[in-house]
Amino acid sequence: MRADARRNVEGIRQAALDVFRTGGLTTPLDEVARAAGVSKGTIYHRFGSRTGLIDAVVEDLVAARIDTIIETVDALDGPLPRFEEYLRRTWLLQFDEPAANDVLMRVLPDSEPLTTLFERACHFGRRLLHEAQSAGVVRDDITPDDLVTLILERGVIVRACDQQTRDDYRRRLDFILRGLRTHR
Amino acid sequence: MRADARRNVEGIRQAALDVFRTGGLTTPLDEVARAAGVSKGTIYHRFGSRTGLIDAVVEDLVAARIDTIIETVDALDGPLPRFEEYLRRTWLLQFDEPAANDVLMRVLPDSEPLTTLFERACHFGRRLLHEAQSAGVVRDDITPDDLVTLILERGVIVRACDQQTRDDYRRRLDFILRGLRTHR
DNA sequence: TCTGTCGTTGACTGCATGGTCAAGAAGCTA
DNA sequence: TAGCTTCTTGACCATGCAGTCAACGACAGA
Repeated sequence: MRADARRNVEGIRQAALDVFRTGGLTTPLDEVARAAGVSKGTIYHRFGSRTGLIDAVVEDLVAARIDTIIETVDALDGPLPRFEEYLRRTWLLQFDEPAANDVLMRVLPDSEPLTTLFERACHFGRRLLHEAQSAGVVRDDITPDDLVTLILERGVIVRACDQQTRDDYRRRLDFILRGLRTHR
Repeated sequence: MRADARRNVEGIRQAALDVFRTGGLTTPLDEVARAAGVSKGTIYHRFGSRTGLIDAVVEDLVAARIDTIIETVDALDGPLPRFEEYLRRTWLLQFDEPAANDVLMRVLPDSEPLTTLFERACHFGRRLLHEAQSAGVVRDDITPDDLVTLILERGVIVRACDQQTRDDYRRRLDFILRGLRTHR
């Protein structure tokens, strides 16, 4: 690969990280191209497709955020705090990071890196749900699918309702969490 | 107004009722035109704009559904059942009727008929919330704005997640309702 | 420096939508 | 039925996006 081409590939990756970070994975590629100082054609030439570019950056873009949640929550004690903090942090991540939200919403169901990241988050969540239900602190009629739905729904909301403040958003999360607990 | 024009206006109204009923208020006007057997231009000529057409049919399309909820719920006893049944029925209406959902989501904030319908539903909801909070059966930290948000959010979800079954959707509504109650 | 291969460009197609308007069609009245 | 007025048409413009490709440009080895 020629020197200028290598330079461009790296530039595009960086630009994609920047642009996707703030705008999510569905940002038009023209914006990435502009940010990288190349033409859209170059991106397609180098990465094959929109999905190709996303596959090339999504790990760097999102993995750390998900891993941080898993590690932080896994350090907590008590099945209820663990379960609730997992959900709370995931939901806040969705609010804060459009790209992470896109991963959790399975915006590209056919992308393997996206699926891997999504599964990592979900798998951990399922474990916590099971833990919490076994301990009797979370309703028994909540299924693993319900958990995925709760996250997916939050993603849809975050995308569509961008006017609500983070504080209000956060406050309302507690209403949902309350509804998942068992009460006597 | 010429006879054929009058015929067309009525045909367009009927077609709009049909098409909007199943597809919501954001259905492309070409579809309404096709259903009415006229061209798109005729609709614009007769109703001025997309909004003009919607204003002309939305009352017939949605008012009855909202009124039914209000009447049915108002016949119930007990602040908690009243409040919860209001929300449950509103949420189910959003699932069942895309057009009603568009009204409740304020898809056209500048349309006066839409605003009127929306306000009718919300006003009643606020009353029930107040009732329920005064009776101590619903959390005090829920604001009227939260109520609107709960409905708006459900609307966003219904629009985006069209694959979930009605039964699952309904079952999950109860999780939310549980979270709004006071427990002990 | 020359030259051929690799790389980049940006105009182009395609698609879906909202909305407009000149020209032709149709109803109505005398 | 003639002719005027009203109506309708559908091609057209504009926007925003994905993705393509022929032609031009630049690197690097000889």
